[in-house]
Amino acid sequence: MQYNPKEIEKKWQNYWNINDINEPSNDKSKKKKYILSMFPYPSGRIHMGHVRNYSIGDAIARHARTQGFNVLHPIGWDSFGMPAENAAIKHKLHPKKWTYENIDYMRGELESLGLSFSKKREFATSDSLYSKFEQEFIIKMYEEGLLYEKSQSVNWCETCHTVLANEQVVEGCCWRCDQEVEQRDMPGYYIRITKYAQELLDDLKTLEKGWPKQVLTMQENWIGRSEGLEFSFALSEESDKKLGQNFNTFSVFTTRPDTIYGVTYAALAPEHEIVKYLIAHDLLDEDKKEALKKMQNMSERDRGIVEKEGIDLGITVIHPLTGKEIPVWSANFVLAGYGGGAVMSVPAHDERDYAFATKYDLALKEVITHDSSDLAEEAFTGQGVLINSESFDGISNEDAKAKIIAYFEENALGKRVVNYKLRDWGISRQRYWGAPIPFVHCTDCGIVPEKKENLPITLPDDVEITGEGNPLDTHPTWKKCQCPKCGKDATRETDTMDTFVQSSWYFLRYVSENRTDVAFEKQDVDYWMNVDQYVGGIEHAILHLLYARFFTKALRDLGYISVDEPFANLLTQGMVLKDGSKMSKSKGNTIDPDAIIKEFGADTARLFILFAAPPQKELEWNDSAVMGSFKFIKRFSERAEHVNVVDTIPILEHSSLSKNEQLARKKVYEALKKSAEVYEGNFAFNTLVAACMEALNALNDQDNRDIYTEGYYILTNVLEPIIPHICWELADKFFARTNFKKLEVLEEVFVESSLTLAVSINGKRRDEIEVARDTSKEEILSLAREQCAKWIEDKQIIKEIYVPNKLINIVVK
RNA sequence: GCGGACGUGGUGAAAUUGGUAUACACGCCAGACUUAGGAUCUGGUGCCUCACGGCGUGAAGGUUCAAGUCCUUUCGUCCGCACCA
Repeated sequence: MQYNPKEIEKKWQNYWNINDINEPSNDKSKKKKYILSMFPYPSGRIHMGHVRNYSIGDAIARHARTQGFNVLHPIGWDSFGMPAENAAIKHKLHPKKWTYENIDYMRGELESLGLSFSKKREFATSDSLYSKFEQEFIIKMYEEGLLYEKSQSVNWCETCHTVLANEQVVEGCCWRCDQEVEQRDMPGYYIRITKYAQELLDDLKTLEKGWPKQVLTMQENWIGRSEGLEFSFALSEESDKKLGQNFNTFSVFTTRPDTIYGVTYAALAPEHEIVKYLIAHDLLDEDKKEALKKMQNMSERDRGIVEKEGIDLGITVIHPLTGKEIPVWSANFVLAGYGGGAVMSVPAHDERDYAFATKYDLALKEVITHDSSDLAEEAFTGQGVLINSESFDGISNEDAKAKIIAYFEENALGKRVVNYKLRDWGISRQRYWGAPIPFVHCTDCGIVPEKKENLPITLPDDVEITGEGNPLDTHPTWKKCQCPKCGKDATRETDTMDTFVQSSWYFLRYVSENRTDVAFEKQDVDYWMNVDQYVGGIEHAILHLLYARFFTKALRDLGYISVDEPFANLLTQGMVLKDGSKMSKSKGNTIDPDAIIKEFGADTARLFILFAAPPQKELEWNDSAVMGSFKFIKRFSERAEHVNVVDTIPILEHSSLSKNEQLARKKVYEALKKSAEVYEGNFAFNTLVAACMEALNALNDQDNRDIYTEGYYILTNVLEPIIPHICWELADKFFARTNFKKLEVLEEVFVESSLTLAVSINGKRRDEIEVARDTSKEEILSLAREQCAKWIEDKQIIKEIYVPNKLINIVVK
């Protein structure tokens, strides 16, 4: 059969569409599979990363369908976000128009790949209906204390008048206008993800089987749990007076309570309230104030690069155990947002404190024995026994940790605490193209959530995007409203939500079809969740996947669903490379999927992408290998001329077949067997395709039409998830598609009448022997000795090993 | 610095998990055929050697009858986090 991809691909795509082939059934008694590839941002055109992502997901979904599962395999659009605003500035296009036109175009592109999405559930996160439910969740979170407003230091660009996310700050400057980014206290809404830190950490264990280890480790590190002692330093009497008795104490956190006797100073973050008080009340010299302000203005990232720096604050605290007076400094390496923004400093046993103390000539006090290192050179951070630590002397430092914490607790001086690096999730963005945050500011009532019947709060269309300021804030009327509580004139919140909020629950929206009254139906969630297989790029390892896990748990606790974890199994695909580096417009090394589809067809693109490398690995684009994939499909199509039209698999008497005929059947059934392994295991489609190629090669080395027919009956089934168009065409033409079902592996074809065994001498392969299947071990060994006499003569046989069906190893001396 | 992953032909990669290393492709070489095509078909292709044979999975050791696979050390590449006290 002449291979004409253009014709057959169009034909079958139409067929699938018209007949709703890919829509899931409502019959909830059926076993389900929820297969999801991460939804795309509608940037304009699909790229090879999309092709890979959706080819993998589609193969898994199609396979599940032929195995008889009720399959949900939806698609949608992550359609809020900054690129739409950038396009608006650049091309004078309204973000909405730009976004929805892109969606229409990209929908067509995905269709041309023959992806089996259930399209009836498609939506874009910028749809007002989607915002409505999201705003409901946000209000509910606020009511339950999971969302709050606070002022915090953020990255601010003065030229663009907006907050920037950390990843939008490039070398300390705004990624768009190059303005130097400053730190500024800004009010914003925060979601209390830290409340779930422990559960997010604990539940990683339940994902060990289904998620890549790498991702689990990254999340674990990101959550960053550490245990230690929290206690307070009391200010000395004199310092307390200096600070107007406004503080009395400040709290510090340490994971090294065993070194507490080695504390020689304390250090505060430049943003610490005490530092702010000292500046505000003119209790420091001008130059010190200037230096502190400079430290405050530096971004966290830059502080990591510059040298350690500090200011003596001229106040002292009392050591809680020794009662000695110790100085307090402010240091640029102390983080404001962690452990109370203050630390106890033990320069003898902490590298950072050591560097700081040597720079400013502060005292060192050794409290752990050590013989290897020299304190004149560096801090000693290893294990040892306590010294200079009063009653704790002589205890190993590991034991001392618990004992000292216990002492603090017994004497009400401090307590054991658990700290996390994870911080609350700031969701405010001073952007137009995002979901409005549904709160109202009332001069009397403060922050008030919008009434449910007024949702969704939608964006005004009549705005001009200039890149300066927030169009919602400058709009003449939009923010004017009445307070939902007291009815007085009030203003709307003009910040919009981080787009990660939308992607944190989109997989839940798919489970119910087009509901306008609720975001999703609980019983649909119960049936479809969890996602059985999630497919996406590793770049989302932390942010999206952590937020989505959190959101699922939060919605559970808010009573919407009863799911603990959203994604049971995760497959992280590798990048698509060209000439060894990531495809990008600036490098000029992109390959346009549309061009490939036009030239060779979608099946070729899909086959190449799944064959060239295992899905988890990086994939190097190779034009001639693409050609090779095309040739395989062409050959597969043309050699179908040897196939008979049947509506059931031919029955064959295996033992009466020739050797080549038997081999062909064996290869075909090996491919079928491999298929089951691949979809249940590591998704090594490359090896599955190789098995199919071997099967086709073996079929071609014989000319029995029945065996060809059987072979194609199976191969069009096995290859359907990968190259669906040609498989539907062939299966339709020859088998009335009766083969698109779970096929049984015929074990008899693997049983061979004779065995080929390798013969090794001292582990080195020397020869091979062919024996009948029922030959005894003794016979086999004697045959092996005979055949390899050359290697054995003059030597003594020490041992003979026979591994059934594999090899013989004769050990000689 | 900490954490993770990975090193196999000219290239992309396989190897039933300790049992014949390099399957399947790409590329290359030779030949056949021809409606000269991005054809198609046949054969060959790890390295050294005329050969017998030897050597080969980043390197060096080790365990084992047997190691790409397990252990130790080491080198290199990539990724993530990065002053979290």
